[in-house]
Amino acid sequence: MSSQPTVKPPHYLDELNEVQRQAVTTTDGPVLVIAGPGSGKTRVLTYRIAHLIEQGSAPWEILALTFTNKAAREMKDRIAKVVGPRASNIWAGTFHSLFARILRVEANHIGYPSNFTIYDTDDTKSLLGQIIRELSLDPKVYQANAIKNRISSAKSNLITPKSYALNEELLAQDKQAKMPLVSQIYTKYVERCKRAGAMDFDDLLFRLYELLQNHPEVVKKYRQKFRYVLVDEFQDTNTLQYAIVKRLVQYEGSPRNICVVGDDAQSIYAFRGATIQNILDFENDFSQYGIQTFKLEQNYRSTETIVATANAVIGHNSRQIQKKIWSDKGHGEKIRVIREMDDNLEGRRVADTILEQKNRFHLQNQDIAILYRTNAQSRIFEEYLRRFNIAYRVYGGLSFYQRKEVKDLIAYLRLVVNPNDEEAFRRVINFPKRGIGDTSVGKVISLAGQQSMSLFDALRHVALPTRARHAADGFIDVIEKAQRKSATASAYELAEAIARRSGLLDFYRNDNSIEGMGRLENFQALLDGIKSFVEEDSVSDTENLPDKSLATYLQNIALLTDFDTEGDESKDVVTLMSVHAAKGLEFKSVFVVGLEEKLFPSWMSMDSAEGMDEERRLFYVAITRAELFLTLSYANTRYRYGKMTMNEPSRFLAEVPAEAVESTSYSRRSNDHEFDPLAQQRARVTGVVPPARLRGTAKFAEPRVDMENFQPSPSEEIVAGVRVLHQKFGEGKVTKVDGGAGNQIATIHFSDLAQPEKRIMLKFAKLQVL
DNA sequence: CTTTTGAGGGTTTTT
DNA sequence: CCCTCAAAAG
Repeated sequence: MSSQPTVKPPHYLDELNEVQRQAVTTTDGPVLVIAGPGSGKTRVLTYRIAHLIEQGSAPWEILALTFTNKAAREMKDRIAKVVGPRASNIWAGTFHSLFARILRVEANHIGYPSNFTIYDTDDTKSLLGQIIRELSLDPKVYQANAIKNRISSAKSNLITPKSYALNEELLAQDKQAKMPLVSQIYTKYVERCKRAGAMDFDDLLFRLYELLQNHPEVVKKYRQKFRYVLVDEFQDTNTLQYAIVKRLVQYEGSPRNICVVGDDAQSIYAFRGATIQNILDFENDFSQYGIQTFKLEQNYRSTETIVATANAVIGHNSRQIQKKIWSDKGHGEKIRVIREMDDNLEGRRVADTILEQKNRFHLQNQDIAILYRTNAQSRIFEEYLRRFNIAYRVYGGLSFYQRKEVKDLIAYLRLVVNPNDEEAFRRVINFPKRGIGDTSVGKVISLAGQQSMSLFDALRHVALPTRARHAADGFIDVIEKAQRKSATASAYELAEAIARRSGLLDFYRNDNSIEGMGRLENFQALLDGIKSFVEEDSVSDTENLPDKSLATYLQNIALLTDFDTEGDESKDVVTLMSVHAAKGLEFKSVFVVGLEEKLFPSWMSMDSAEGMDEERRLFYVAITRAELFLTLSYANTRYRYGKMTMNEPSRFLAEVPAEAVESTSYSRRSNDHEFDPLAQQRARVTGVVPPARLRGTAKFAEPRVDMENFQPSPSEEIVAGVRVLHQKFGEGKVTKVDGGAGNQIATIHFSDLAQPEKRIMLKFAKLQVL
C-alpha cells in the first residue's frame, strides 16, 4: 500500500510460456492445472495471484492453500516481488494454519474456546493411551499409533464417532484386526478433546467442515470473503480438504473462481488419506461451469536423460492422466548407479562421490541432496559426511518444538492459556518433581472423569494427603498467577516468569551433563523465540490487529515442522531428507539411496498394487528433484534392528532405461581412479573403515594451481586442441567438446593424474586457457 | 514417591 | 540398535 507512484509493473507475463500464461490469465471460473515436475508450477501459482491483484482484486479476497508453511512463505515472498507489501494480506498458508485462524474467530459457534489448544501427534497418542488404559484394554492389542491412524482416516473421510459406530464395514475391519472397540475409543477420544478444549490436526479440518456445514451465516461470510480460491498440490488433498474447498466455492450463484494445481504422478500422501480421485472429481464437479484445463509439460529443471528416466519409470503405473513431460536441456550426464556390499559402504561411497562431484563440477554443498525412503537411514550418511568434512543438514526427525525441554515449558504455557488442556496438565503436574505422584494424579483423573470437569479443576477440589495437597496448591498458584498476569504482561514476560516459577529453569540450569547443557540452550532459545514473536512486527491483517497473544503463539508453533525452524538457512550444506520431504525442491545433484526391495519400495506397500504405484510415484518424485546429476545407490546387505539383512536391488532400478545409465556403474571393478578396491576389501574384512582423509580429500586437497593468478576463461574459448589450467587437476589438453549449448562437456587430458581423462561440464568448470 | 533396571517392541512417509 | 514403558527396589 505504498503511496508512491507505481513504477512500471514488471512484465511478469513475459516470463511465462504460452500455457503458463493462459493458466495465469484465465482468472475466472474453475481452472485445473496439471503441472509436471519442474514445469514452473509455483511460478504459475504466484503470478496468477499477482495478476489477480494487479487486475484489482483485494489481497484478502484471495485464499491460497498449500501443504507446507515453506511453500506458503515462498509463494508470498515471490508475490511480494511483483505486487509489493500488499502480498502480506493474502490468505496464503497451509490448510491447517489458515483453518486454525478461522476457527479461532468462530470457535464459539462450535462450543470451543477461541484459545483452544492444538494437540500434536504426541498429545494424541498419549491421550489415546490413557483412554485405552481407562477402558482396561490391552495396549499391545490396542496400539495407540494404530488407533490414531484409524481415527485420523475416519475424520479425513467425514466419519463422525456416531457414523463410525453405525458403519458395518469399519466395525468389521476393526473386528478382523482384533480391535472391536475402536469405535468406543473414537467416541471417548473426541469427548476428551472437546472437554480439554483441544483439537488435533484433523480436527482443524473436520471442525471447520462442520462449522461451515451447520452454520449458514458463517459459511456465507467466508464465501463472500474469498472470491478467489487456489489450491496447491491438489493431488495430496484428502476427501475432507476437498469437501471444505467445495463448500466454499460450490453454491448457488458462485463465480466458482477456483484454481487447483497438481500432478497425479506426484501424489505421495495416500497413506494419510490423499486421493487422486479428487482431481477426477474436480473435473466432474465443475464440468458444467466451464472448467478449463491446462497442462504444463515442459520441464525446465532437469536434463533430458533425467526426464526420460522419470517418464520411463512412471510409465509402469497403470492409472494416470495423459501427459508428455519433456525437456530441452540436453542429455547431460548419464545416471550413475552405485552398488555396495553393505549400508556402511554405501554411505562412504556416496560421501566419496559427493566429494568427487564437488571437485569435478564445482558443485557447492547446497547443490547436493541425499534422499532416502525412511528417516532412519540418515545416520550412516551423516557419519561419513562428517568424516569427509562435508557440511550437511538433516531435515525431518524431531523439530525444535518437539524436544522434551521445549515441550515442557510449552505445556506450562498451554495450561495458562487453557487450563482444561489435559495433555499439558499430565505432562507438567509433576515435572519438575514436586511430590505429586501417580496415585495423586490417579485421584485427580478419576474425579475429573466422574464430574466431567477439567483436570485442573479436579486438582483444586480433590482430597489429597497433606504433603501432596501442599504441592498441588503450589502448582495451582503458579498457573493462576500467570493467568492473572496474562491480562497485562506480554507473552514473553509471562513465559519468562513461568520458566522461573515452575522450577523448570532451575531444573535445566542444574543439569550439568553434556545433554543438559544442550537442553538449557534450547530452553533459552525457546524464550528468545517467544521474545522475537512479541517484538517482530508481523503482518497486520486488514481485519484483525496483529495478535501477539500467547494463545496465538502457541497455535502457530503447534503447526510448525522441522522445515520451519530456520537457523542454518543460507548455509552451504548438503541436504539430507526423506523423499517425501523433498517434494517441491530441486538440486543440481541428487542421490537416491537405499534402493532395495522392502526398503524402497517399502515392505508396507508391497502387498497391494496401489501401494506399489504410490512407491513408484515416490521414486518418480525423487528422481525428478535432480537438475543435472542423478545417482542411485543400493546395498546388498543392511543392518536393521542391529541384525543384518540381505536385500534384493529395488525393482525400480530395473525400470531405469539402460541407455540412461553410465556404463561403468554396474561394475565393481570400474576404472574409477578415486576408487580403492583394497580399502574396500579391508573394510569388508575388519569392519573398520579407513580414515576418510587418506582418500578422496588428500587427492584433491592441495590445488595444483596458485589461486592468485588464476583467471577462468569464458567457455567459448574452451575448444578442442587448446591447453587449459584447472584449479584442481592442473594442466591439461582439451581433446573434444560435445553437448548442446549451455550443457557442453569437454573431454580433457590431464597428464598429471593417475587417470588422465576427465569429462568436465563447461557450465561449472573454471578453466583458464593457456 | 522416586529411582533404577530390565524387558520388550518398533521403522514408511507428515500437517 | 535405541527408545519407551513397566515392574521392583530404595
